[in-house]
Amino acid sequence: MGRNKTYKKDEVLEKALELFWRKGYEGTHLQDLVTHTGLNRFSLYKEFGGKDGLFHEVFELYVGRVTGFLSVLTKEPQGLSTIIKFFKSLNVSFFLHGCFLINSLSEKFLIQEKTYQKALDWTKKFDQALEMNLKISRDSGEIRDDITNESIKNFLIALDSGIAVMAINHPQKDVDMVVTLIDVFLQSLKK
Amino acid sequence: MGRNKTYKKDEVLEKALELFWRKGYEGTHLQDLVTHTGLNRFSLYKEFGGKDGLFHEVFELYVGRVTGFLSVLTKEPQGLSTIIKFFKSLNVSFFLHGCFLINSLSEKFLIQEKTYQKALDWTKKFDQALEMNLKISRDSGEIRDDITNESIKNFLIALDSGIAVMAINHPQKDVDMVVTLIDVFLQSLKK
DNA sequence: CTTATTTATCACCTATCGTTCTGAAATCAA
DNA sequence: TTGATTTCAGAACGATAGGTGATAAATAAG
Repeated sequence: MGRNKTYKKDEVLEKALELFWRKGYEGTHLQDLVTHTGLNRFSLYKEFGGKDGLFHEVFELYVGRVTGFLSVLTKEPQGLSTIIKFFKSLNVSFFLHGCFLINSLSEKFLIQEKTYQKALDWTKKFDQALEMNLKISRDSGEIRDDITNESIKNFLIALDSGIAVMAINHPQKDVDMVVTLIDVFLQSLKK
Repeated sequence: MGRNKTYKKDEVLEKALELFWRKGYEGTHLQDLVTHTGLNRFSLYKEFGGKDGLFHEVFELYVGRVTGFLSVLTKEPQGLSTIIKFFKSLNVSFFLHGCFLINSLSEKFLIQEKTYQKALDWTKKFDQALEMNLKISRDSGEIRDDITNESIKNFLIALDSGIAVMAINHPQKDVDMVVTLIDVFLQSLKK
């Protein structure tokens, strides 16, 4: 009963993601959201509770997706070979406007605390996924003894962030080059 | 003649840099600037022509500093050994709030065009500084033939960006680990 | 001391922010 | 058709944004 909604929630979230991702939380104004999502102000507040609530759901959508990427690392962890598989799966389109998580770091005091926590959760998961695979290769005696798993992990985290930044204004070709050299690097870690 | 200024321009720029760097252009409000720099609104407009003018001078200050970092690469370029020297010179304090250049990418339509151009200029310089050193090692036959200079360059650019991001919420120790492995990586590039 | 000049203070301007409210339009049950 | 319910469209709200103005205070030359 009652009038029908003229918007589809998932379409609204998709469009809002594009805006928040590209222009940030404060940089995305309510009028932008109203104009581009087609959602009117009344419904925005009814459906999401406000700008911060919409941002939170948008953030969850994004985190869900990048968490999906991690399945490459967690589903059948086999060590270094799995790690290179993960980096090969990276596509610039995932980082059209950089990494939404990284971008939002500077606005952590503007967004809800639980939203920021989602970013930390993902970081933790990525961390553990890398550790898991490194442990496998380490235990099998594959990795040089003079290099610690922690340092390899940090190196790979830096590379992942770096690729996200690079993807903003570099073509896929450049990212592919980086991934190729990650392979070279991982090979050099072997005994 | 006339009343003395109660502020020192370099101190104002220093404080404004901290604000813009941490909270971004739009995220830094005039009131923040007035409160933290001690500069009153009148003088801010007289001295810098407005918020965007102040931002530009602040940006120039930062770019000048990070351009200084590049001297390690350009002063006595000796190839791979110089490149590792550059990365060893990186300190988390340079990236307290990430890389100001990277942070500002998402606000390129809010700041002056010439300001954004400064960021592109630095990128170009970094690019060339890396190329120069890689060429030296390449010409001396130091580097494996199956790996191009361009791919190494992209790899190092990704690492640099990644370290900048990492430095936001990681201790120097973690960055040091990454740099140590960059050494390992560069060694693996040799014939 | 007077006067010209520069800066400081702070009230004030318009525009826009996020948010709320109002009344019309649409939908469905009775 | 009526009435209850829900959404729509957009006006209106208070707060604050960036920017400007008028006036007082400080300085230095004459």
